[in-house]
Amino acid sequence: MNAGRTARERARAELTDEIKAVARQQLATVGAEALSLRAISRELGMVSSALYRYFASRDELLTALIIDAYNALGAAAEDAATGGDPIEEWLAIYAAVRGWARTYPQEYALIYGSPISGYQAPQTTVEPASRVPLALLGLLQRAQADGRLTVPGDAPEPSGVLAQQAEVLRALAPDVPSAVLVRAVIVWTQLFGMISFELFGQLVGSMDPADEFFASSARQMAAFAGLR
Amino acid sequence: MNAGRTARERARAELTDEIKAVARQQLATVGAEALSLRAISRELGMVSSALYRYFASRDELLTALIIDAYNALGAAAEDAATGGDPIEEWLAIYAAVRGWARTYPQEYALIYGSPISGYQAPQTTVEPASRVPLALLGLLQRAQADGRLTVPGDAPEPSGVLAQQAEVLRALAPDVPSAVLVRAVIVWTQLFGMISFELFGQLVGSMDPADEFFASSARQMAAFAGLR
DNA sequence: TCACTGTCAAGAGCACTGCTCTCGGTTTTG
DNA sequence: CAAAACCGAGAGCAGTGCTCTTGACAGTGA
Repeated sequence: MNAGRTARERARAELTDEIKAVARQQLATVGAEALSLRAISRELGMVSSALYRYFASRDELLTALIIDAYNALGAAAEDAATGGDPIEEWLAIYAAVRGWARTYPQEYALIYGSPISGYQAPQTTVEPASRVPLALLGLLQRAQADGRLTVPGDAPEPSGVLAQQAEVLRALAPDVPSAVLVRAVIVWTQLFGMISFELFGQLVGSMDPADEFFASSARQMAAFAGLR
Repeated sequence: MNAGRTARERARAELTDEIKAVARQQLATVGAEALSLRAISRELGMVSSALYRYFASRDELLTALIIDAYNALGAAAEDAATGGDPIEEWLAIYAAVRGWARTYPQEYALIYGSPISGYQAPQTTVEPASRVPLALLGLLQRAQADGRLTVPGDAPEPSGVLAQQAEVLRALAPDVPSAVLVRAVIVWTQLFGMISFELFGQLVGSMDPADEFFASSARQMAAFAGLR
């Protein structure tokens, strides 16, 4: 993949990466809202207008950062899925996602916070965005194959529209029962709700610091999803 | 409360409300990020500098809007708690919170999205912010008194730091068991994670439209919290 | 080798922002 | 009635995203 033929192409790719690196660094310090193209260009020793040769607009730069963030988080979750005991693996994925979010809170806010106004995510973000839920679904699928997944006694069988929507997910985890697929979405929303609350300060006064609460939630949600 | 004595004080209170009203209206159209004091002052037919007599900074205006939003959402949740059957009441609170969020998505994003960079919530926001979780805790407390709350069989008893944190919540719901208090926080994070995912577009492709998924989640979370 | 073509950084400039300060005029207060 | 407090208007500063033009450079076919 390093076959950037001409020197110009290689220089362009390098500068593009450099811009993103500086942008990420600024992101971590001043936040997405205050990310300034002029400040980035200043840091790089170039003039602001030159930046537009690489990113057509501020939104396009942000989109690139969003995709990178989704991929970094997805990779962290996938690397944590080591294929050992399903419940341990589940806890490892949870810990990896939370760890990444706490290490890169501004990038987390970029992808799971309020959407940038006037900006809508292009289709190119949905594949990187689905890596974490896919890791969880894959784990459930493997657990099902190993007989480590049972439908919890109080899990209602979905019907109507909900059953149809669960069928869409079945394409990704063919052997997992519908009731568990719906619960997988529930625990997915709980995971990111919990992390968002922790990072955005909503837990202050109750469960902050959140380490033990997070660990307990992870275990209870594993059971809720049917892992045994 | 309409005892604004002097004419000046009454005019000031009125203009303050007018500014907030225009700001809310702008919020709904262009989003929090693009909220402009100059645009607000233009709309009001005054000069931008005059606005600073009422709000010392953009952040202070945003803080006022945040507090108003928390209170509006909290009031919606409290109004939904009609004191009938606990589970029906639970579902009503869930529906009220989601309904408010879908009606005022920008104001929801303001309070549950990424925090405005460089801005930290003053202490005055924590009381309005706690009205929704308090409504849920109050419901659990009443259900406990009516014998409609039982600790689910698989709910682990919290220990260590988690048990201490649960004790803090007990001040608000004295008779609710610790295991349920921890689960109340879990369902609280799930509720807002689910709403955020719906509003911020994370559910597109799986559970969108989310009506049935939301209803199913609300019921399952009621059971998870121990409501019978 | 040479001219052509596409790409690049630079600079000036536009319209906008939050915010500060000063200046008169009005209202409230002692 | 005079002093103090408050108010809106206006000018101005430093910053922003973005556009357009200009001149220099690299790569490529004749």
